[in-house]
Amino acid sequence: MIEESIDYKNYHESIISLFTIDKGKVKILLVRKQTEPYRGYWILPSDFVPVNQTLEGVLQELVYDKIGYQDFYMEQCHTFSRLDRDPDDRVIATSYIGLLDSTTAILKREERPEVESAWFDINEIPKVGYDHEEVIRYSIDRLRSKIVNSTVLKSLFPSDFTLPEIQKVYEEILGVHLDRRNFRKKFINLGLIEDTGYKNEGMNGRPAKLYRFKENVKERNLF
Amino acid sequence: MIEESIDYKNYHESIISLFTIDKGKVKILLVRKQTEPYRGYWILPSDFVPVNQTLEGVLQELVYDKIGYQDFYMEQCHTFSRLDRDPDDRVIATSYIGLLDSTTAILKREERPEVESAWFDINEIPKVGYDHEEVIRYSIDRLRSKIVNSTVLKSLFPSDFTLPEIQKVYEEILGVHLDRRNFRKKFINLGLIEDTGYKNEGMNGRPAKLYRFKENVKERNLF
DNA sequence: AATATAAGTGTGAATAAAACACAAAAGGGG
DNA sequence: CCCCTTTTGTGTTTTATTCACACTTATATT
Repeated sequence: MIEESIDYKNYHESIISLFTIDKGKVKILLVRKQTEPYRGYWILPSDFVPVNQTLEGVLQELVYDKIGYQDFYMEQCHTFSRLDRDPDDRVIATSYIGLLDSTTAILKREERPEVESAWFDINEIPKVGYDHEEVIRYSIDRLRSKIVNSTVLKSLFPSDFTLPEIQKVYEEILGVHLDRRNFRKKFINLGLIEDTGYKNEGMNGRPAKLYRFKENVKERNLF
Repeated sequence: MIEESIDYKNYHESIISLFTIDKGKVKILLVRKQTEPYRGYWILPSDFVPVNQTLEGVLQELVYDKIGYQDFYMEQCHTFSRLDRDPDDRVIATSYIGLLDSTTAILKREERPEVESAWFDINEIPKVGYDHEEVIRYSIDRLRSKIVNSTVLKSLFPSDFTLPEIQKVYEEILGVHLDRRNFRKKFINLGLIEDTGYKNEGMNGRPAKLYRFKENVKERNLF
């Protein structure tokens, strides 16, 4: 079935766009490449897929190394197969998006200090190596289309949040301005969240009520 | 960067779920496997990806061989990496959906008569080999979520169609019953189609008006 | 000419979305 | 301590969209 004269074996890599929310801003994790090619460039975390591991397995390990956490929401995004996407070898790549809430998304102190990692605001992404600009674009598009899903929301927000915070994230990801009253009305009526009874004190202006997600929120589309 | 002791090279295959509409029914193309494993089983058309070709390139060639047509709407669906999805080798697979209108979706007379191909109603799919049942499920889900997109509609319907035809396809894919009056009103108001002036004669009952898609329909979501 | 079959057509009720402005709770400064 | 600034919280009206619903018309058949 497979002709021996043609090479049918490809390297395959898993790539992840890890997102989190920090102070109302959407952030993505990048790492700095230490070796040629693209030495010194920021790129998305990625790793080659050995024959004895799944695409998801590779990423769970990878994220566990960085964050110490492997039980997070992850969803496949797109597979890239352009012939010249890697200058050295033919590497097919499958990208995923992953979501962490801000209390989880804390980078481990690196055992290997030469591996630099950092969270970047999705509106201030530096020049990146390989075709990762395209990969990031696909990831943000996916995030945008998924933000109307309850699972995604729950993964992205820590237990206590305010409605203005969540509204800002919506506005940032969707690139629109929303009316505060209409947003609150709609969001509260979805029945996903409950008042904790606490307030977000210490800030300027009237303190916002703190909400949490209810226990048994089923995955569904919201809007 | 790549440890030599571990095998990082995988076979990679492209799989396609080709859909078309025939007499108001949604059909998918399957081929009969001639060799072990799964000899005699129906499977989706698929081929291995050599290092010098893209995922899409492989499928364009594959479909050209079967249909004689390579300029069709195609969209990536999902990449499958379960370790045991192929009993012989580690094969990662990327699936696509492809759409053909009924005037294009005509199987070539096979040069190799031993390669059997056939269109199956998506509600009457036989037992299939490998993990292709799962692949088909993903494909139909994708088709369902895409049917509300103008590009998809235009690819799936030939130049002259009736509103009852298109409504039946909606009902079949979405699995719902729609009110004829509301459907017509909504669909005509979208501004995608125009009356050809002709009628679908020769059938029982009042003949339906024939419509066509307007020339410059931009891709957008409809519903 | 009568009958059967499938297509074509409009209106009112219910629901959802959008527009809109002022009051309340805190912190900071004089 | 009072006033000012900042940010959150809250209801109503208007508009647009969706849903429910029944009779007429064009053709093929007998």
